[in-house]
Order: sequence, then C-alpha cells, then structure tokens
Amino acid sequence: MRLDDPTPVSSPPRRLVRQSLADGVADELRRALIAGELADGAPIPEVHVATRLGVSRGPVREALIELERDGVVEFDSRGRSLVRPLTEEDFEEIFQLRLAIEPLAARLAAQRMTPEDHANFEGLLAGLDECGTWEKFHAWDVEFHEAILLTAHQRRLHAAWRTLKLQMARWLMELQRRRSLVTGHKLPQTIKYHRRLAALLIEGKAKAAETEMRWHIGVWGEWLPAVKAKA
Amino acid sequence: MRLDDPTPVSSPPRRLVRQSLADGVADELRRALIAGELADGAPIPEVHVATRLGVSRGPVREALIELERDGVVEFDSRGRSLVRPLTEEDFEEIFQLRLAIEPLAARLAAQRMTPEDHANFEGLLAGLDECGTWEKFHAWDVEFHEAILLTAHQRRLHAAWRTLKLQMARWLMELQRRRSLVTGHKLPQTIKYHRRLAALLIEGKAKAAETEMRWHIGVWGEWLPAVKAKA
DNA sequence: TGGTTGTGGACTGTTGACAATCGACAACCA
DNA sequence: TGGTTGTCGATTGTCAACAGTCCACAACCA
Repeated sequence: MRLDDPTPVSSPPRRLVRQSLADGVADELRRALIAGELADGAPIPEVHVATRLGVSRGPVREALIELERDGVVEFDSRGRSLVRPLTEEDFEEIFQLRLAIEPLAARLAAQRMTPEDHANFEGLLAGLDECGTWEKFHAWDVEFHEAILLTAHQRRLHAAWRTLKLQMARWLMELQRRRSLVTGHKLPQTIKYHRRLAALLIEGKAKAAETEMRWHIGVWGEWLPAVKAKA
Repeated sequence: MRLDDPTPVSSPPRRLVRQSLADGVADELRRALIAGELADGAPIPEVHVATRLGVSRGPVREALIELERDGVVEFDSRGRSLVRPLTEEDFEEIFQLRLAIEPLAARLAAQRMTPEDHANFEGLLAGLDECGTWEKFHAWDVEFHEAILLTAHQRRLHAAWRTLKLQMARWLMELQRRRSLVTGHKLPQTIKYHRRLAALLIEGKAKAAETEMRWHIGVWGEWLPAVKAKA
C-alpha cells in the first residue's frame, strides 16, 4: 500500500483505528468471562483488573460499565462490580427477546439485501460446508446471525441483540463444560436447517425468512431443559 | 419515621440511595436534551459540562457513555461526543423496535400481573381522568408504558425499551415545537383507547392485550408523516 | 453473654494534572 | 501560487492520589 497517496481509505481494510485502553480491557474481560475464568457472582475489583492489566482504574471502570450494558456484569448497591450469575430466568428472557428481534431482523434483511450482502451470504453459505464439528459450527452460527442483524440495518435492533450475544456465548461454554449440550440434535440436520434459512434470505423471501427464523429460534429454545438441569 | 428501629426498610419510600454525580450529570443532560437546549449535532465537550455543573470530567464521561447507550449522544472517531441528530430513519427504527417489544411486554404483563401490579394499574387508570391536556396525557402515557415494561419483569426487554424512551421524548418535543403534532387525533378518543388497553391488562387478557398493543403502536407510527415533514 | 462501640482494610467516587491527538491557521519555500 | 511544514488551541485518554463508605473483627461494657 502506498502511503504517499493523499486519498483517504474509506473501506475497512488497512485503516488505523485508535483503540482505547477501555476497549482492550473490555475485550480481555470478555475473554475471561467466556473462558470461565471468572465464576458466577465473583467480585471484580477495579484495582485488581487494573494492576493485572497494567492500566489505571479509569479504563477499567469504563470497561465494566460496557460489560454491564452487555448484561454480564452487575453493580451492587455500593458500586462494586461482580459477575452476573446466569439464571434459568435469564435464559428464558434471552429466548423471548431473540424471538422478538431475530424474525424481524430476518424479514428486514431479506428485504434490504444489496448485491454485496448477497455475496456475503453466499460466502457464509459456502463456509457452512467446513463445519465438521459443533465447535466450528457454533462459531459460524454467531457470524451468521450477526450478519443478519447487520444486513437489517437497524442500529437499535443490532444493539439490543449484541447484548445477548455475549451471554449466549457464556451459556454455550457453560453447557459444553457440563457436556449437557447437543440434546438429541444431529449436526448435519442442524446444518441443513441453517442452509434453508440462508437460502430464503438470499432469495429475498422476507415473509418466509421471518417465519423460518421464528421456528429456528424456537428450536434453540429447546435447550432450556439442559439449562434447567444446570441451574 | 423511627430511626432507632433496626429492621431495614425494603420498600421504596424513604430509603436513602446514594446517587453518584454521574447520574446527576446524566439527568441534567437529559433535561437539556429534551428542553432543546442542545441542538442536533452540537458538540458536547466534557470540560464545558464539567465546569458548568461544578464537577470534574470523570462523572461527565460516565454520563456521556450512559447517554450514548440511550442513543441520544454519539462519539465521533476521535472520541468527541455530540448530540445525535434525529433522523427520519431513527423514527422508523424506533417504531419497528416498539412493535417488536411492546406487544410482547403487554402479553407478559397481563400474564404475570400480581395484586400489587393490579392496584398500580387501577391507580394509573384513575389518573387518566385528570389528563385534560395533551401535555398531561403524554406524561401519563410514558408512565403507563413504563409500568407495562416493568410488570413484564424482563430486565432486557425493559433495557431495550428504555433506550427508546428518551428518544421518543425528544421527538415529541421537537414535533410540539413545530406544532406539527396532533395530526387528526382527538384527545378523548386517544384516552378511550388507552383505557381499553389498560382494562385488558388488568383483566389479564394476555392475547388480547398483545393484539391491542400492536394496534396501539401502529397508530403511534402514524406520526411518521409529521416526522417526515420535519426532516 | 449479648449488644455496642471503635478501628483497620478493601473498595469505589471524584478530582486535578499531564500526555497525545487533531484541526486550523500562519509561515515558509520552490 | 500551490503545497508543505510548524505551531497553537481545544479536547480527549490516562493516571495517581485523596476522600468517603462499608464490612469484619476485635475490644469493651452492662
């Protein structure tokens, strides 16, 4: 890339973005949360995180606020932050919210799909072939749903969904750890369903995509028993 | 109230809550935003707010982050905060999101209504009689919808809705300022509809309340033309 | 012994100061 | 003149320190 060309680079590749320390701290906390390094209900003293990561308390504070918005951290009445325990009701809530958000997003995405989105989804669809394990598939799945939310072009809808994303990841890890997942679902079958949904989106069949997504989330909600077994 | 009684006061009345400066700053900014004292797109330098309110930049930072979550403030690439301009697309988005959230909330609220909630809604219903002006009614309306979201007992749903609340207030003020509101709607009629919705909730008719709310939001969405006229 | 009263430690809330970044505008030069 | 290079002011990012609050535990007393 030539650096003496004065025309600005507008598209994503090779653009320098300054990432604040707060963002870095948030990323690190997210990682730790998903990795299960922080137990449910464990306190997260600002000072500890700060010294551990070699920053001051300011950025840590901001990161914690960010994570509170994502629903994985909560502040007690005295302002101390702690890992928000996962409860069965949370799962139920997340289920309801997904049911409200994602079918709508699917409809809008199908309606508003541009040629670029089109190509994007074709690529995703192709990537599905390489999902030989549940682990790979789950990674693909998150990317897929995120793509739908992005394609819907609704900032607020996406923001609401984002707050669910991290929590779903935590559930997934927790369930995998207990090996209580994959409750009667076959991977090839699951992949088939996703292929179907992706096809509807690509074809721009808005109403059908919405219905399919509603059903899709419903299936996901069937994990609830596994969740109950854990809680 | 006796202060030498060791039993803690759990219910709302007379309980001392420490409000951080950040919360106070956020409240003040919210007020200014709704009052129209901050123009669309106007920068909000931390230092200005801090000196104006006699606090340091820390709490102001946190307040601005809070308002960004509420969707009324945005940060540019360099971290500077500014008043997020209201656009027609925003209104459309808010409409879609309300349509996804509130009917669901109404259904859940009707299902889960406790005797206390019951009394609460009865009180609200009575308060409707004193809404002689649109202004009073709008205040009542916000309280009403908030009560529904609270009664649904879904943290995340409520959180998603809260981010819309402030923005709706901004729209309302903006439209009132332009006198482009009340587009063919009569106040007594509007009050009648609300009375009907409230009755369904109180009677616990979940499905009917959900449908009514969907229609209700749909009517609200008819303000869109007025919004377009403004934008 | 049972309840009250210090006292220390662990945190958070808030602040003021310093460093870094960026736009605007002036100075400079080929 | 057109483009490049300083420089200044405005604003945010980050930090270290201080003050306030609360819990836990010990000391104390009736």
